Amino acid sequence: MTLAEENYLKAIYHLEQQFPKGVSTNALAEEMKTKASSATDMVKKLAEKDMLTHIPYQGATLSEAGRGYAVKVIRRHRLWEVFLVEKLNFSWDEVHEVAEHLEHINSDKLIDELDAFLEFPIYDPHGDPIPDKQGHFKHIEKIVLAKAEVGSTYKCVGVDDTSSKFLKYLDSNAIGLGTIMTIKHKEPFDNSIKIALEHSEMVVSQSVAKNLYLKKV
Amino acid sequence: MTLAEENYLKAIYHLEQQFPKGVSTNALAEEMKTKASSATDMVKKLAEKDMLTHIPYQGATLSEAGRGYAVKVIRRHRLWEVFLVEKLNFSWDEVHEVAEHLEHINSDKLIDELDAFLEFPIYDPHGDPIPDKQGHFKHIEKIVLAKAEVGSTYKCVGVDDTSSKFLKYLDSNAIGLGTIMTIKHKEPFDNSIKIALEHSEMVVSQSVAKNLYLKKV
DNA sequence: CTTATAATTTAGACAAAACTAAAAATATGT
DNA sequence: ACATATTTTTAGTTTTGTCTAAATTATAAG
Repeated sequence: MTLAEENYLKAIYHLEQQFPKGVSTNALAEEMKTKASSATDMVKKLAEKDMLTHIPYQGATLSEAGRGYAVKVIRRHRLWEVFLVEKLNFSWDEVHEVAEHLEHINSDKLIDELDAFLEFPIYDPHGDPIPDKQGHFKHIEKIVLAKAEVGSTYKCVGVDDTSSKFLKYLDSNAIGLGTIMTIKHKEPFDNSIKIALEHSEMVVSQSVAKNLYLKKV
Repeated sequence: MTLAEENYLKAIYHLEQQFPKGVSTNALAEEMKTKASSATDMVKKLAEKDMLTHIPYQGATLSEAGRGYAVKVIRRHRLWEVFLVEKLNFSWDEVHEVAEHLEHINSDKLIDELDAFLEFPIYDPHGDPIPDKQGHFKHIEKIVLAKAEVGSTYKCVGVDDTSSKFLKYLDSNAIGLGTIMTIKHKEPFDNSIKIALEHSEMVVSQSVAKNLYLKKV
């Protein structure tokens, strides 16, 4: 698998969550920030390598091999993110770009030893699960802040939007993975939510509330 | 700088030690395990980018910029080697291949933080000096075992040949960086040398003696 | 059911980095 | 000095992954 092939597999894997019936050429091209014709070419190549099945004008679906490979790349990516944040003082909005490169280094020993060195982490710095060596994810049942119930207390376990802007907003408001919060009030007018943190209270907008994952504690 | 360009710069940098007047196309092609015509093409490209000066049929010499870039790549390579050996339990014959990939990830923050995490190492696992952020090497005065004097005691500080075969030979004889040895006898017949380690004595051949660097203690 | 529009694929080109084969320049031996 | 051998360069292809423009297929609206 070349670098480009790995990136396409990863993109298709992510898009499959959203489009389980098959990933369209356009969606893939948009995700990869390229043109539809390029996506077509690569899909054809990956189909020849039995990484996916492709019905022209319909969409692409990963094969077992393709999905396995994508998960492997995701495992590498997320382990490196943990390393960058825990050992090299990266903040959660800085890790992505570097991890995009590190994830393509293909050495089983490297990744297995890194995994052990980090003491087999189960979640990455954004709260996303890290698949184990066999490709199995530890599932976490999480809800979105927008659907949390008033009066209950939750722990922050992840984010949906991983843009630098959003992560910096959370940082500046002392919200991170593991932060404990209680839902004080939901404002029906604009769907904003008032939450209580350890030492402060704040109101978050609906767009924030839709991108923060919580787990009841 | 692309991956291929970085590898060529590094190769030219190494060859310049051996051929200070200019690196020939053939030598470069051999080092890169490619053909002379490919070397010519790349040298032309690097000359256009002002990474080196090239006089056709004469040879190539790195510019300041080119040498600086090569040193940067070497710094990255050697820091990653330290990381792999010290943190991920790689042995010194396993590190090279993976470090060849890691060295091309271009992030100043990544390398500076890695440097700090490793506590600013000055030598890599093979005893080669690691340039600092400014590209300066800490020079070590070392001699080759073949020229050590009978009766003196030395510390092993590096190797010349970094082939897996040689490193495994050293490993299996309990010789590593930092190993203390005393020269017992030099055999004029075949230039073999008898040395005393902490708990044993052994005889090494001339070809081994020419590839082990020592420092008087 | 036909037509307009949107999505997808094909065809043809390009740049990077490699190759082969051949030409040109330099070096060497007598 | 001259013929030969070696080194280096040039010319023309190949592969990977991209692009634009054009053609094809699917979808939706009337």
